[in-house]
Amino acid sequence: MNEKTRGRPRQYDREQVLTSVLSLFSEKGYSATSLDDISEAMNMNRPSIYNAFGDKESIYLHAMDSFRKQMRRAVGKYLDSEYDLQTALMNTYLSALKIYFSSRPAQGCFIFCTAPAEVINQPVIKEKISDTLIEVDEFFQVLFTNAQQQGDYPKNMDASNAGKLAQGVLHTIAIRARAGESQASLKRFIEFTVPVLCKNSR
Amino acid sequence: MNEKTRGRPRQYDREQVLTSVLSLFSEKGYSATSLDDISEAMNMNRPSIYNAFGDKESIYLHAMDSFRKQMRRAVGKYLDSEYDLQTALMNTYLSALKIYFSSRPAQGCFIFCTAPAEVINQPVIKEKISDTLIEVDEFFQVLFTNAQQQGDYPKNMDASNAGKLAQGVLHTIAIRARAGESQASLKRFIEFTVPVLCKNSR
DNA sequence: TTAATTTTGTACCAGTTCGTATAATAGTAG
DNA sequence: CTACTATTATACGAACTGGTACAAAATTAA
Repeated sequence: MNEKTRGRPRQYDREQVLTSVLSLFSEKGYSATSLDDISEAMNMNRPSIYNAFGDKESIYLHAMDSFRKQMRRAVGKYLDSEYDLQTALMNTYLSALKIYFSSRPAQGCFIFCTAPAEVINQPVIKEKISDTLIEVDEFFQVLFTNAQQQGDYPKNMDASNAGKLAQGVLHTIAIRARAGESQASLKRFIEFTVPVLCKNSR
Repeated sequence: MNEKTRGRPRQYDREQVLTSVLSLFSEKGYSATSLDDISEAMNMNRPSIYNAFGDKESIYLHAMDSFRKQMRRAVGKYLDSEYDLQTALMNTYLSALKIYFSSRPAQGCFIFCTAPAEVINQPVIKEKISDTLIEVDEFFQVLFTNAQQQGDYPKNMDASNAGKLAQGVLHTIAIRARAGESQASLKRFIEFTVPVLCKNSR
């Protein structure tokens, strides 16, 4: 790193400004956020932003990627088959809750709470949210197939749809957090839910 | 009805223009919809709109009410205890799917797909979405308590959280529909899901 | 030093935004 | 017919929108 390149050195840190704009988009959503807002949050002027991340839609897509990375960092480890199904699910939801409530007021999931509104007229965002759904479905599906192989979840159950339902829990706590439901209430909800999802197991 | 009032008679039908603007907001979301769009969709000029429904936020709130009415009309009957739990859940989800896929491309749930984005900076919308969550939670909770009274769902299960999970299924199919998942795939998903929700029943 | 290169800063543009002031219209009441 | 009232129609304005042209600044290469 730190290779000397020609030209005036950039003053911004890419990861850092992406974090800033992610939190801005997460608060206001895509359409209600202006380039002036973005410029202020990033502490960069418009041409620099455009040069670094492209137009507004492209900035938003970068923010989506950034959020997905953050989620992967938080829950990726639960793919490891050393965790049993209930533990993996529970920890995944608790990690998500932590992120959904990480600012005040709670903003829920950046992607599932702000991107769907834009989907109809922004094909690229639609594609990216669809891609996210697939990745998360696969994440949960792996949890269930792992459990099946270890005799911890019945083999006659459809792991794919079980995974989809597990992601559905994520969607509802994301929306509920953003709408003002308390973290404690949502924690009780997932404590009820995890055994239901694992039903038949054990 | 049809009482003669003084003044120039209005040319619009309130229910009808609300349906138009609901479908417009459902497509574009709140922030991306302009008053010009609204004016064109309603076939009303700006001052008439303002006089009839108030400012943009107020129009959106009226659209939310209109959508809630539509949903109530579609699924209210399943509160009737003549339906057993599985049937009531299944029919409710199928009715929702029908509405979520009623335009092309599918737009999912107007409220859960477009309102969450606005929640942080629009307290009134936040309140209304929270109110909607509560109403729908109560709807599903009634389904489970009815089933408990008829010995169709174990009394030691928490009907309130069961209801929340049942609404969660609605949230995920709403998002998935809007993101492009097929109606057939979502139908298979709910066919998998309903028995899981009713688990222990029978 | 000088040239080349990259980023930053300023300023601007044409188009759109939401809302409203004002006038015209179409009906009822007396 | 005249006054009154409610709705419709036109037109405007100040603020904001996303994007960009252009010049200044800060570094490396020769």
